[in-house]
Amino acid sequence: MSIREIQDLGLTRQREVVLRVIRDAEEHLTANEVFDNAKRLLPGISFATVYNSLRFLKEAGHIAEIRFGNGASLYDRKLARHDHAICTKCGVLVDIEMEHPAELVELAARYSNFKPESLDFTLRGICPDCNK
Amino acid sequence: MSIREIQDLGLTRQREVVLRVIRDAEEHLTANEVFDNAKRLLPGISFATVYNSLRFLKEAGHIAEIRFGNGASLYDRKLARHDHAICTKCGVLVDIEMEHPAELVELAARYSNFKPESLDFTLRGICPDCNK
DNA sequence: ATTAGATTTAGAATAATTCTAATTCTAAGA
DNA sequence: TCTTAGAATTAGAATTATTCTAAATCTAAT
Repeated sequence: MSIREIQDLGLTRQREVVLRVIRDAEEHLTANEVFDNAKRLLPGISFATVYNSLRFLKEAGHIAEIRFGNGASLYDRKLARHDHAICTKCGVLVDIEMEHPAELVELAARYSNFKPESLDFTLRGICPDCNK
Repeated sequence: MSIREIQDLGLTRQREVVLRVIRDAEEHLTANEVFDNAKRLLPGISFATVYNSLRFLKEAGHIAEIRFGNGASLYDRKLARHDHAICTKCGVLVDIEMEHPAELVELAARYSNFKPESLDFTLRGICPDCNK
């Protein structure tokens, strides 16, 4: 994940920085956190530009937006399609990387009559830490 | 779904009204829409009370909150656990009522190490209307 | 009737996100 | 290289969604 790799996407400097911040983050970030981190790399960047860039990168498929019950959207580098688990006790959000059972999308499409594009799920439960 | 049935839950008048509005709605409603409809049934009700009631009813398990990429939360009568499909073209949100493949929760729990409580998914795709 | 606790109310406050208008950048053509 | 049109950025205001606050009201149990 070199700078070069990001630059080759033909992004503006601001969008590069936003993408970099998200890719370098250990956790999922809010727009506000992205802004704070981006400002360190590119002090002049504005809040509106962060939002614009997040929208742009989302539409271009480089990142994903996730939303839950409370508060702000979280942004997720999008290395590959994946699902999420959220702890009902402490609220931590983690990624799940697994294949879906073969018939899942097919079933969902059949029941809804939608032409399916993607499917993602959220598991709610107790995280390993809270479960001790 | 008589008034009686709702009253027996031991709710305040305001909470009854909020629950009734959500149960009577054809579609998923935003808090704002719930407020508008509730005001017709109980003119003095305040916005804060609608939010308080939504939170209360959600915690009591009578309704569910759903959030997607843009804008406000939607509220969902909770007749039974169910999933959602959202149209990537027109944005319409519909319910999917189906059983999950048996191994889905189990797999997700195994991969995340969570103690599972519930799982719900969102199918993204093109709705029948947009697909014509 | 009294009272404690929960609920509601109105409106202010906060938080999240988008909009606006002016400015700057960029890439393509003259 | 100069010009220019369109896109992107900026600062800050505006909007939208939600929560908070403090006072008033209701409720159920003494």
